[in-house]
Amino acid sequence: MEKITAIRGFKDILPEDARRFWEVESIARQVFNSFGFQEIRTPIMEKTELFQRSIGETTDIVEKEMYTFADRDNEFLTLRPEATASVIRAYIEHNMSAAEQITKLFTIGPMFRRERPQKGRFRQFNQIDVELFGEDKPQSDAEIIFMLMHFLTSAGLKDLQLEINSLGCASCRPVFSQAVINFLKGSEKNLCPDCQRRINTNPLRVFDCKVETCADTIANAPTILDFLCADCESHFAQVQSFLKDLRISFAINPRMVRGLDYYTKTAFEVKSNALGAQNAVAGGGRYNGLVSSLGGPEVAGIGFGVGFERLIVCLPEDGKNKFKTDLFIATLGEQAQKFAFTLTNELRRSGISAEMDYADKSLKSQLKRADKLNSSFAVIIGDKEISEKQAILRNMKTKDQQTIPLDDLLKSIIKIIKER
RNA sequence: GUGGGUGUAGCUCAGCUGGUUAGAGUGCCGGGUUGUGGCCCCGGAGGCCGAGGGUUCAAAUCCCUUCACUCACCCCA
Repeated sequence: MEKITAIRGFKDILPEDARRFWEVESIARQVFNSFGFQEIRTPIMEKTELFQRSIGETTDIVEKEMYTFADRDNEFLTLRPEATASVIRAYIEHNMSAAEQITKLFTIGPMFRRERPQKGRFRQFNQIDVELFGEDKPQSDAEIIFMLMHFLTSAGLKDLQLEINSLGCASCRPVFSQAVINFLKGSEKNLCPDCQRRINTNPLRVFDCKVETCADTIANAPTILDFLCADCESHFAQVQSFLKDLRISFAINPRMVRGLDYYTKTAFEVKSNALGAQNAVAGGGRYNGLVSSLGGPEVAGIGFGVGFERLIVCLPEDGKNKFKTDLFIATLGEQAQKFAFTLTNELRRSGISAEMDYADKSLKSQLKRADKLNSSFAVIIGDKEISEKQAILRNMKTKDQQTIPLDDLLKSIIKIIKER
């Protein structure tokens, strides 16, 4: 029989990691709540058009990375490659802008992109995504970056590098783009084939190219910061000033270009050395024209996404907590096992994690299993104890043992464990 | 989609230029203690050597094909 394996790029999250996911998620909820963000859950599938319109027709994500297929009525559906579009769709659909001036949302869940898998990149991956609508002040940019950094450090990440940039707006970015195109046109022959193509499709991407000749060529190119309009320039300066007030250290990376078309003004990325080539744990930016371009009102927006799997990789090893059991009930003999079966389940009903064995194993092997389950206590009941109407409670760490009458065994155990 | 690396026990890996019953560590099960875990000692189970084909008296080892995993590129969290 041939083994059936998981789909390429789709990973099982095994218990040890699932536990870390759960822990990071609860930290996220707690941090975001304290900044006034509330959770929203949107479907993992949307109409294909939503992503085409938001992410941009010519981006790699839309051109070749989406899981898109025709539904039975021939409507095209897509497994979401990112969360922002869905959250905005929900924001517009439920008319949230009418209910309040400022809306703060976050969502956690799986995203799908059909890329070739590598370290830190999967076809199904989880993101923590935050969006803030209705606020264009630079304070909100600084605040959301502050929240991101606070969350990441709370989760246990160290040695993070924050990079920020401004991508300009609809009035100043085109001027800059044209300037880059003009600059590159002069030295096209020094560029790799990819970059020669990019001059026409997405010239700013050349800044990202790792080919040496391209990097050398682009090194002397003008940067966006020389072209910002008065409004964008002042906004960016204030963002920096507020970040300093919040004592957040950052580097300005004038060459940072983000892959989604919708960003305006502030863009940012958080990198970690613990990762491989895909070293960004989180990235985000402002997207002031996006909501209206999707049919909503003219509201500003800013947000970020955190790669969950990447975050987990950055976590220090000792951050993992082992699974623990409160007590293991070891039995010898039929009477004892029958008694223990009821006891075990009653303990569980009281919220105590209890385990026992049904396989008539030796006491030694039962205690061995208690040890492996990281059990704090063991109860030993043999038919002898049943006839004497008492049981042995063993502290697995100190090896102390005490006998307890069977009559109030349940109560005694609950008391001892809960008082511990 | 393109390129490099790797596929041998549950896991991590050894197996030199082909040579007979394919190994280690760890984990698992059992015993040493006829009712007491971790340490130690002893024993055991567990492999169509990724799959298919070829060369050969003989293939885990050499050749071809294919698949998977992995890292990197494009791009992104």
